[in-house]
Amino acid sequence: MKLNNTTISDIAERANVSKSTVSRVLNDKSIVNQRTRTTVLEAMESLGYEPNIFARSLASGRSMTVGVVTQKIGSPFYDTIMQGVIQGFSGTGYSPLFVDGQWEEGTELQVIQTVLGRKVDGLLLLGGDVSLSDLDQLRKRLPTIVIGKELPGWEGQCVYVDNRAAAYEATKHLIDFGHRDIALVRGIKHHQDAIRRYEGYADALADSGIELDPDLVIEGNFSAQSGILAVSSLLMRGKVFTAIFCANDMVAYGARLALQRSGIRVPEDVSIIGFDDQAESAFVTPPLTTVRQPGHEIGVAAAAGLLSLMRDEPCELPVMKAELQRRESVARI
Amino acid sequence: MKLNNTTISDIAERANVSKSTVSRVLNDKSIVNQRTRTTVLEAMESLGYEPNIFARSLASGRSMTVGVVTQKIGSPFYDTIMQGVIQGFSGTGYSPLFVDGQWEEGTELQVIQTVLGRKVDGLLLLGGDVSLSDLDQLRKRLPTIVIGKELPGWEGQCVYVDNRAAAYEATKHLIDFGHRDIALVRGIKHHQDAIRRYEGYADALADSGIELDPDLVIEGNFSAQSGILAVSSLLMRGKVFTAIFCANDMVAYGARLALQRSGIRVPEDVSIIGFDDQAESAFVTPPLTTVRQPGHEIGVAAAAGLLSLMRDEPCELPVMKAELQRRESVARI
DNA sequence: ATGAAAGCGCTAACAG
DNA sequence: CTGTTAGCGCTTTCAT
Repeated sequence: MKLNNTTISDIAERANVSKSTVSRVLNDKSIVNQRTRTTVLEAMESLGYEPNIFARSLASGRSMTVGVVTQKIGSPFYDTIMQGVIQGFSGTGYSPLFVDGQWEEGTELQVIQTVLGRKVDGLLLLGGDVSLSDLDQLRKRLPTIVIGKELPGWEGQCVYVDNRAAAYEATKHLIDFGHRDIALVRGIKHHQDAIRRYEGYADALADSGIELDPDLVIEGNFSAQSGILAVSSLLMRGKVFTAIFCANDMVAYGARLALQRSGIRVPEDVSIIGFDDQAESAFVTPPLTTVRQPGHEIGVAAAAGLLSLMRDEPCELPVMKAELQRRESVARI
Repeated sequence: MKLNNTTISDIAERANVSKSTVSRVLNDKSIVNQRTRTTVLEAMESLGYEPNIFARSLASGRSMTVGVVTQKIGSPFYDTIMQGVIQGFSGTGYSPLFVDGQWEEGTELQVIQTVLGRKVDGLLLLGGDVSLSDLDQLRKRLPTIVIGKELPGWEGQCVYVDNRAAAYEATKHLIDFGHRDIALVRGIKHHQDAIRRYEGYADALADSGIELDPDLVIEGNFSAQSGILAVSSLLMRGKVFTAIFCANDMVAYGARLALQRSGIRVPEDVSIIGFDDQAESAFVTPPLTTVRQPGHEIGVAAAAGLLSLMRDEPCELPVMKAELQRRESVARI
């Protein structure tokens, strides 16, 4: 823990070389005599040299920083993604600069402008509602990768979970267990994930020859409250259902609470499936069957992809698969 | 969304003034003729000028960035703190640079060094195990505030929750409801919060004339797993207890699950209290009585405090109070 | 393989 | 109130 004012000149003087040479060993790439390199390295060591990132960035035009713009919709899924991103950049020389669109002032685009003002070398966008055309503009300006959205024309440069397949699998699981009257608590109406999950649900029903009852599909907003509301609505309208597929785990918690408050047992009377596999879900009663999204891998992959892009290499991000975690909140009927 | 290469010189030329004048209107502080100021502003506007943060930092020696070093022990409490921090800095001109000690390579001190290398103007340390002497060194070098730890000599410059009082209140609540055999699942042994909560528990018992039974105090590690283990241990040893005060909500979930798996009902047979008030806790069955820590306020306060310090103003951070959220996981006996 | 020199874009005395 | 003059610490041609 020591103060640090030593500059490249100090170590140049100490090592009896020019600043340029010091710079060269600093940046590795160009060839330096093994002898002088060692001398320089020693000088840096003994002087406790630490490069000034600003001088470096100003001179080189690169900041070694990437902007990560999040919306943090409150999903623990996003937290795992961020951890993956952090890990993905760790040791690469690039530092992620996180900006939360939710808390910063102004619109998402303004937030991005701010990040751009920080002269980031690349951009990682988590979710968000930036228009495709703006995204296309952005991409022209600097390496950009979008997480959590499927974007036309961005194949390989956006990474997301195959929500449709995951929802299909979940619904199929319910059907396999004998359920036919399966309610769906959707996420926010125009949210891409919500739509894909709806499609998976609908497809699974169709493939099993079960007619989709629109009254069994309730719109929600990913909150526990919306799970409670959905169940109330279902109950109030006297709809028959033996299972509920929820937009996420929080919704499932709400739904379960509402059910139990009405004397309906889970899973004896009604089975429940969530989405996200939050840490708690394995420990609630009954443990919640849910879909685990590979947030961490997504974060790591996105970071790696951006790294490639910044090196002008191609980037082929795959579509990620989510996995059903079968637990006790689903019973045979 | 436009490319941005305009520099201070461009706008100086365009406005027929010197770079200095442009710099002056940029930095407000010094007085500029209203006329010229407007001209300059217009020039900036029309050219879409955006200052180069690196040039600015290099020249001024200030980075307008503060380092936020977290340990992210997985507690949602820390997430709310971070949001508070983000909000606290939003609109101040300072950007928080988050670094997660858990994921970065190297020890916590190395992580801090890295942050220092980014020439941050201030430091916000969340939790962590940096020694007091290192912290004192750090503080000499740049404005520093510690969140979540009570540090001797740092009065007003560290902000934390009065865990002892909170634990006292929780335990007292249990006692008021008739409980006398109250188990405690502690947090990690030397963790300051765990110690303070233990003290609060012990004091509450003592004040009510209840003898503390050491066998009822189990060491855990803040995980659901440790809640399960604790209950197993208690049960296996045939200890009598009617309530459990848990290190946090995750532990409470684990404890509850273990209890229920042994046919013990919550709260009819055993009452449970957690700590943290995670979002889920209001929606599990039964809703968990727990302690809400004001994470958001802590984050905002810490940011404000650091801002003061960076302006060379004194900073008087208060001790924060946590609040018991009474829900159905506690029953009268 | 190494050095000299010219900036990167901005701030900060210092004059005037 | 405004212009001039030096740098901040590093990268990067261009020579050598």
